[in-house]
This record gives sequence, C-alpha cells and structure tokens, in this order.
Amino acid sequence: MTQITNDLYQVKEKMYVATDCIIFGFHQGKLKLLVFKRKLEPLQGEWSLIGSFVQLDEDLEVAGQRVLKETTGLEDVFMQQLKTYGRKDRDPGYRCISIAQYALIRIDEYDEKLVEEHGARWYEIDDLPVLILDHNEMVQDALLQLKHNARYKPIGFELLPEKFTIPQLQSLYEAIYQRELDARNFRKKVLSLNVIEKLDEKDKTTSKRGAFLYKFNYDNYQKLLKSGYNFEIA
Amino acid sequence: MTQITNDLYQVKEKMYVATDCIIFGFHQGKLKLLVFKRKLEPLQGEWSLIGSFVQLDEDLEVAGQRVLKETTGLEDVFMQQLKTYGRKDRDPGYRCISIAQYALIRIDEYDEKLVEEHGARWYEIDDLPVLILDHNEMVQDALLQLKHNARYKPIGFELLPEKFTIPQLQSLYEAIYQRELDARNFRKKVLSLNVIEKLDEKDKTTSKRGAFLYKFNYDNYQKLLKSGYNFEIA
DNA sequence: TATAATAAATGTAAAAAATACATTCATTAT
DNA sequence: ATAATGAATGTATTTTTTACATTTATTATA
Repeated sequence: MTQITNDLYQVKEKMYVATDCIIFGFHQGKLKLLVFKRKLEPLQGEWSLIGSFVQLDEDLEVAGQRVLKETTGLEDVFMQQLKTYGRKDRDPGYRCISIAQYALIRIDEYDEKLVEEHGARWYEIDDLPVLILDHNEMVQDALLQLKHNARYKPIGFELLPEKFTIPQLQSLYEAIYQRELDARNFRKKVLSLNVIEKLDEKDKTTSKRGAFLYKFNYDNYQKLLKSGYNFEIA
Repeated sequence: MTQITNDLYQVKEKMYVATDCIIFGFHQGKLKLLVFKRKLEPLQGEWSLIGSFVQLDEDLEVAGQRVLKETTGLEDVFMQQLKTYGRKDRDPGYRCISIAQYALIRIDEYDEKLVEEHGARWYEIDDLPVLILDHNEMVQDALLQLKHNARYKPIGFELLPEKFTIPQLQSLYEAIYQRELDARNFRKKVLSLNVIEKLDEKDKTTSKRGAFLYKFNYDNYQKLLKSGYNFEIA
C-alpha cells in the first residue's frame, strides 16, 4: 500500500485493497525502475513504488492504468499483473493487500514534468534504493518475471521506441538477462522470428555507418503466437 | 467469490476480498478438477470452485490452505497463486476481488468423506460443467499455467503418489500437455535430469512384468534449480 | 581527397539437443 | 511350455544452439 490518506496508523478492522505499480523503463543501455518519494505519513520521504487504493467501481487493470496516467501522463501502457501481496503484517497498522502490476514504458515518451512533480526518479535496476514495506520484494519478483517473459514473448519491444535498431534490441535483452549476447546469433534469431520489419531509415546516433531501423510487426506476432510458437529470443 | 454469508445481494459499499481454489488431481490417467455445489444463495446448487473470504488476521496463503483443509482434509498442499480477478462487475451485487490459487493434490490421499460432505465432485478437465461467475476463466487460466509450469519445473510430481512409475509420470505429462509422448524419449529425458531415484520395488497393478517405482529427489531438484537449469521435461 | 576510425553487418562449422522409430524383456495366466 | 502384456532399451537423423573473425558503410580529420 502506498497512498495512505491520513497520518496515523489505525487498528486493523477493515481490509484495504491497493495496487502498486512496478514501472520499468530502458534508457542508454540500462534497465531502470521508476521510484517515488512518499509524500504522506507514515514513512514520508522514503522511496516507494507508486500505488493507490482500488476504487469500488474500478476494474483492477483500470486502477493500474489510472496510477500510470497520474504519474507519468502515459495512457494504454503495457501492464501485467504480477502477484498479490497479502501477508497479514505486510503493512504495519493497516490490513492491506496489494495487487502488484508491472509496466513497461518507453522512457523517451513519458511526460517528464509529471514524473518530476511526483518526486519520482529513475534508478538503474542493479542500484536500487531501499523501498518501503515489501516493495523491494515486488521489484525482485517482477524482474524474475520479466526475464522469464522476455524469453518467451517479444515483450522487450514495449520498452523500445517504435523504431529501433537491432543493436538497441540486443542491448535491451542484455540488460534484462544481465549477460552479453553474441551479435551474429542474436540477429539471426530475432530475424528468423519474422516479427520485426526492416525500414528504409537508419539511426546514425551511435555509429558513422548507421544501423537500420526496424519496427515490430504485431500481426506476424499474433500469427506466431497462435501457431503455438515458443518465442525464445536469446 | 464463493462463500456468501447471507442470501440477498446488497449494494456495493465495501470491497470484499476472497480466495478461490482451483484444485487439480490426477487419477487413472486423467487430469481432474474438484468442483463444489454451492450451498448458499445466490446461485445455490450451481457448480463452483471452493473459496472463502480472506480473514483480517490471515495471510493469503494461509487462507488457501485453510480452504483446502476444510474441504479435503489435506494439509501442506502444494498451492500456488494464479492471478487476482478484479473486474468490478465480476460478482453481481458485491464488489469482491478474488485471489485465485491453484492446488495440486494426490487423489489417493485426499479425505473422501470430507469431499463428499461438501457436495464436491471430480470432473475430468476436458469435460467440465459450467461454473459460476468467472470460475471457468480461472480454471482455463490455471490449466495454461499448469502446462507452462510443468515444462519448466517438475511440478507434476505433486500430483503423483510418493512412489510412482515412469509410465505413470508419462501419463500425467500427457494429460497436462494433452498430447502423446514417446516413451523412450520421455524416459531418457526424465532420467537425465537426475531428480528421480529408482527404488527396489515394482508396481504390478498395470502389467505382469511390473514397472519399477521411483521417488522424487528434492535435494537434487534444488541443486539443479540453483545451477540455473531449465527443466524442460517434454 | 585519401585515410583512419567506428560500429554494423554477415556465414560457417562444430556441438548439443530433440526427434523418430522397433525390438527384447520379465512376468503372469493359461 | 507358451501366449500375452506392458516395461525397458539404443541408434541414427534432424534441428537447434553455440562459437567465432572479417568486411562494410560512413564520418571525421590529416
């Protein structure tokens, strides 16, 4: 639970239902997490995931999207339920369960101003601060899930801009798997899946020669999924 | 939500938190699901998963185990959180989210009497009745998860008695994957993982020759897991 | 305008893993 | 003694994964 609306702990006479968002981004070859400085007591000033109570008339997914919108300005973000955290003593004072959802966003797209207003900051995933409650546990679980999913779904594309180069994609997968990959084998594998399309443009920000830009082909992806394919990318 | 404690729908002024259990068993070569006949209004007499509200002073996992204990008499059952179902209109009348957990149990061990008292019945998974609310969706999601997990963890062992034969194990995997496997390749693969131990006993219930019994070796399993192994079994 | 520098792009051979497939074995019942 | 039954076993082929070094396109600068 992240948004506590008064500043005194109270007795456990009611079950609260919250959602917390684990927001991943990818920037300059690094996988990053968006963390927030708590504005309310208790634990004011501590680092925390962003979250909110789930409203009575609100779907779970909608609650997650609402939090994302309020904090980053982004809509229709890729978001997936991770796990529900429900240890009876996870939040001292309240009895509160939290449905953790993780989001993948394209850092170049988010609304910087909104993020700043919320006292938020991007941290590299291998240099995270201590977070309140069980939030570090949530992040570690989400990282595991991300690694796992990246192996079987082309989930990584959510973290890149619409047009990206193969070296960029490789660098993302290296950040997720936390190990280096062979450029030839990676390219071979990714192209063999037939889910990215070569464009007639080059990105020249990282080399004189320039690297061709590609875009993700959702149609082919859907077809591949239906055919029962496995999608191991690296 | 399954256990509703009065018989009139009421307005949505409070968030309820329930847990529903998807109980899988394996018997005579078939993967089965334990379903229950609802005892209370609304929807009395309909087939349903078994569930309960989560108590204020109760961990989520404990709530699941409690339900299992009450309905099958079994304790320390293998159980895993599946997903939280939180559509705002999933339960007409109440606003109730449900944390679905799935359990794998050894059918020969469960307490038949307790199951009967609860008006429960085992259904083959490809012959399930219509269940209340979103329970059919929960079951389908759980089956997908089970298939997925069975591929990467030797999860299937939870569904077999402690001593089992390789043909039995194969038959279980065939039931989970819903396709036939090659006996030679299956045996080769399973033995190569080094997680089952041959015993000096045979099971002669299915053949004159008898098949050697094996038991699962949790220590080797843990070692293998730590070494980062993948565990694809079929 | 030639040259140096840089990251992008490419192919092949070896190793490992997955698959396809048919026969013999141990035991019991007749 | 023999027929019947499911259990157990090995090998060759195909597919997938891995390891590894050179050339290419472009820009900056000498």
